[in-house]
Amino acid sequence: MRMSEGVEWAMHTCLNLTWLPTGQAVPAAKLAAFYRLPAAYLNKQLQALARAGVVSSTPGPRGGFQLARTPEKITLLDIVVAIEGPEEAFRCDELLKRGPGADPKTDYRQACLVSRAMRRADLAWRRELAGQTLADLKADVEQEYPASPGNTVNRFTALRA
Amino acid sequence: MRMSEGVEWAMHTCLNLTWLPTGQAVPAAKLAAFYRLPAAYLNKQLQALARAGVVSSTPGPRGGFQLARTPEKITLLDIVVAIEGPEEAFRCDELLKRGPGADPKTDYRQACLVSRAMRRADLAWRRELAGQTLADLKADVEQEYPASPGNTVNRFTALRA
DNA sequence: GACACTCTACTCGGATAGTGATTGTCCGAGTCAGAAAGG
DNA sequence: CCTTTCTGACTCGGACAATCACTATCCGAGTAGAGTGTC
Repeated sequence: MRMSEGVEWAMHTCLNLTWLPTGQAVPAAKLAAFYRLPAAYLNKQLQALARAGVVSSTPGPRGGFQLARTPEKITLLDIVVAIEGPEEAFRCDELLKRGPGADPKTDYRQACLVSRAMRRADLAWRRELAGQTLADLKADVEQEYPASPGNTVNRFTALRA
Repeated sequence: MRMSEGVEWAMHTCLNLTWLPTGQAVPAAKLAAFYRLPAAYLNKQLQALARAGVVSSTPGPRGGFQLARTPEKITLLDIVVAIEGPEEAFRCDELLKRGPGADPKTDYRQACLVSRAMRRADLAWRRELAGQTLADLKADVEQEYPASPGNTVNRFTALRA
């Protein structure tokens, strides 16, 4: 049950975007160069974020990606779901359908208590992720590492040269 | 981030074991036949459960698997960890090590606030799973589906023929 | 009749292929910016 | 000098391989029990 590494990339990239001036698109190549990541593959993750409505993309010169909403309205769950997809971690193949006394009409995803217990855990996980916005994360970083935002912006302007 | 289907198999198999007489080993072939699963592959999952100390295995005739402890002392987290491994879902590759101003001596798994936020969610998930024991699940099933335990035992004795 | 030995059948256990998702890369469609030409 | 057109480079977007984990299977090591021969 390993999460895609794209989630980590997307998290840090979205966080970086919160510090860059709004209304200005940043191309995937520069976002990738920041962490020396393969640009084409990061682009793929950014596409997923764009499809999910987390970032907006503009093609052409001076184009790139930017946050589609204010950081207050982007939760960590939004980012994870954009990359990993909406389906829950536990996969219920309705094993009970193959057991004795199975009713083909029953939806065992709802009836099976194992499935329900796993879903409870899944919801707890999602609740925790949905409770933190990108703005919260940004504020935490600014408090704990005050130099970080400045360094980030400087590095990006340097890449702009 | 799809969980292995072995988790579902392990959950239902362990639950079935709670209803069968204690002190009596059940071979993997019978546990598999209950849900018409591939016996060799379920055996693999049971091996993982045995390595984790959730079930105990005895070879030879009249051998098989049985719960290693009472259901009260087996949490759902124990089963999930046995199959999926102990590492957390979010994979922190310490991206910040590749960013500007990175300190090679810093453990970014602890310092990175993204990593910490994801770990919080992971812990919430684990807490929920650790809060439910196999005995709880068994009791819930017996209350909601009183016929289920009897059906299970009957089916197993039928397979014994 | 009891005991010891052998032999067989049964079980787990790890080593071994097959398959699908994830990872990584590439090139084409579309678009904006800037230069150049004309008024 | 301003406007319009054209060109060109830049960007995303989806289509195309490579790699890895998961899925599935098989056969060998070990064991308990039944059967047989002996005392």
